[in-house]
Amino acid sequence: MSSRINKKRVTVTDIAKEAGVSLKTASRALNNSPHVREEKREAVLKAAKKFNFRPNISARQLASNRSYVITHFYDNVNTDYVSKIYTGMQQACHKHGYYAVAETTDCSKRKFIEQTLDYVTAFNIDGLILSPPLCDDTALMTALKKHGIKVVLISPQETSEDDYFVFVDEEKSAFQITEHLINLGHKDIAFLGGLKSHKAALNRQKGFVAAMKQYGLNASRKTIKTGDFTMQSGHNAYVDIMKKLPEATAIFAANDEMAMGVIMAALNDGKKIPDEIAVAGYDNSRFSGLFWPSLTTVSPPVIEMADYATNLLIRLISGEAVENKKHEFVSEIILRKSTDKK
Amino acid sequence: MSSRINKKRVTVTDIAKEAGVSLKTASRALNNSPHVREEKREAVLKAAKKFNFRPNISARQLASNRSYVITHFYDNVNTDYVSKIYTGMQQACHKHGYYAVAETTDCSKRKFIEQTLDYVTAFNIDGLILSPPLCDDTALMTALKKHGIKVVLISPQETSEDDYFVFVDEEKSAFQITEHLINLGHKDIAFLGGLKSHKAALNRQKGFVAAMKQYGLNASRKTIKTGDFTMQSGHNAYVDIMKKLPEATAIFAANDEMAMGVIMAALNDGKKIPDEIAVAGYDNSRFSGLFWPSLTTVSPPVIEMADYATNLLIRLISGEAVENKKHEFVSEIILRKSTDKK
DNA sequence: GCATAAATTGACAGCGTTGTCATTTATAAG
DNA sequence: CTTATAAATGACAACGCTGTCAATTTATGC
Repeated sequence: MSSRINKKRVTVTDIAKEAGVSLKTASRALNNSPHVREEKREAVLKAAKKFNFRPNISARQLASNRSYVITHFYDNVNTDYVSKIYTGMQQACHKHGYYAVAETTDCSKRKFIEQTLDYVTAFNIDGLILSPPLCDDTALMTALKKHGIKVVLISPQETSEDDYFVFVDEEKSAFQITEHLINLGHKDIAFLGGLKSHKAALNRQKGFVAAMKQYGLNASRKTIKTGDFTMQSGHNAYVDIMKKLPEATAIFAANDEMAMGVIMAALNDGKKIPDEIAVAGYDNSRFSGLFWPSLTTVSPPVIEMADYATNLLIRLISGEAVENKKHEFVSEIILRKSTDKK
Repeated sequence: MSSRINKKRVTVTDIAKEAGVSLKTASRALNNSPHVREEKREAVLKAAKKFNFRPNISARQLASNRSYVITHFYDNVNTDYVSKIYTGMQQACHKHGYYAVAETTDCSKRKFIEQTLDYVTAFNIDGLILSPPLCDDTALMTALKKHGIKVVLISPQETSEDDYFVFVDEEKSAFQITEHLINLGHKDIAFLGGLKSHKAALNRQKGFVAAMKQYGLNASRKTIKTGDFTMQSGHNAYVDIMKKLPEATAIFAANDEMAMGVIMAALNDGKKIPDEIAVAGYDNSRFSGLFWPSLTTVSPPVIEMADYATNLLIRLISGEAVENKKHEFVSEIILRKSTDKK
């Protein structure tokens, strides 16, 4: 029935024999336990390498009552973002013999916290990675803390003293991209933000305003519009902007989809991009580079962030001391056709 | 160190005791083994339900020398497609106590087959799901078959007698969407296909041609253009089409990105959509519904296909007899603004 | 150099499940 | 009703690893 080849598996016992130590010492050496003499550790690692030893994860799970599984919980339709996080998690997990799993939930469901806890206990999940908007769900965070579940957050908007998280300075990036537009010679720049409840959008707006002020340019209610992060709202905003601020030569939208909506409306309006209207977005979504014209945008290092967050989580799980609870990442500004020189 | 709550775990032994049978009989009942009397099976399942029993996957893995892991190998930048497959896999995996894992590879790397085999044996993966283009890599398929690894393919273009796979009839869907355009009154319809090497695009083209012929319309070299599946190529194609076939009132592109490129070029050209030019795409990519105007397209049931493929794979793994090696799915035609009534 | 503390090591018992194989029970055949 | 055969059942040993705790070795202090 089973087609499995019956090649005998290399076990810790084999390694121990080869290295001339006991099973347990070999186990310790392989797990970076500090209580092993250096020479024995080396002998064990050498033997492991020689035999190309791979620990049996199931056995380890069973014996240690841990799953060696880290799950990313998300409630986000942006598959692009989610898959970048997964890639970063995998990098870190592979390195430490963990499994990376991604689980989608619906945080508007009434029982979602209960279900999350149920999942974590049922599968004995070792730790969680949470991304927006879940990482800002205070009820969820409270429940997880109460049960002592290890969590690391990616880009939370609000945090408390005892949270571990990674983040990017969105204000800084928004400042830089606005500065880029200003350096190109634009003076009348409109900003297309999001709803006030969307904290990240607010930070991007702050960066925009700060840059405009620093260069003595106008950033008032007239130049700041509100969208809802859809292409459609970008489209509508363009029409609105042209009505109230017809002298505008550049538009910076708080995400790529709105920026694309703006571009489409502008094209529809007979404007040349970037010659008559320059457009910048935010997020570096997959389409931003494929769009026509390709979109200048801000690229947060999501994969690196997830990798770091996962490494941090693994350290927490293994009980290692962690010096910094948070870590800041810097986004890259990606210059493309939509803001080419005039 | 560990924060795990020390609530005693429910094991098969507990279930067996409650049901008044032996450990092994309980195990058999829980695993749908045929060699259990109906009344005992019921007693066991009842006990399992009462205690909310969840099998310990690690123990099962260790004892059965199987990983209960199914991996989707892919080499595809389309995160949308990949994450739909993952969702479908998870549905099926959850139901049967398996883990779903996704792994990206680069099939242009020289050693990628070797690495794939290495991964499968190292992690003792029970079965693989392969999607395009990997599922059409004959060298890989040969290697996997040689090692007796269970595989189910999603939308392969070429298959042999002993392949298990799921697929959609692309020709039929292309026919239907063309028919939809014709029914709207369009007569001069252009098709934007892909390179000849792209088999799926060819099938879509066949469907287009068949529909046009059936309704006595012209489908010649003049109306059929070639793109490379990027927005940019859709843009270029529009310009080309308008030059050689200025009377065209509808364009059917073989994927959504090209369709979006077409729309953008048309808007840029001052055309109203769908009033002057109707546009249809293919794939129902995430942006197609968010685009402006939203895009009429063909939606293959990727999640359902992955779910079915995974169930099929699990049946293969457990040695169950499988009657049909292949299963056809029907795509849905999604009508949106880009082909609204004139 | 000896007593004591600290670090290192190893024997052994699980972890919760499935595989094996012998035993018991039910069914069919004569 | 007996025997032969098939089906159902259970005892027990794995699976490969880690946790516990006692035994051993090494380092430290006086």
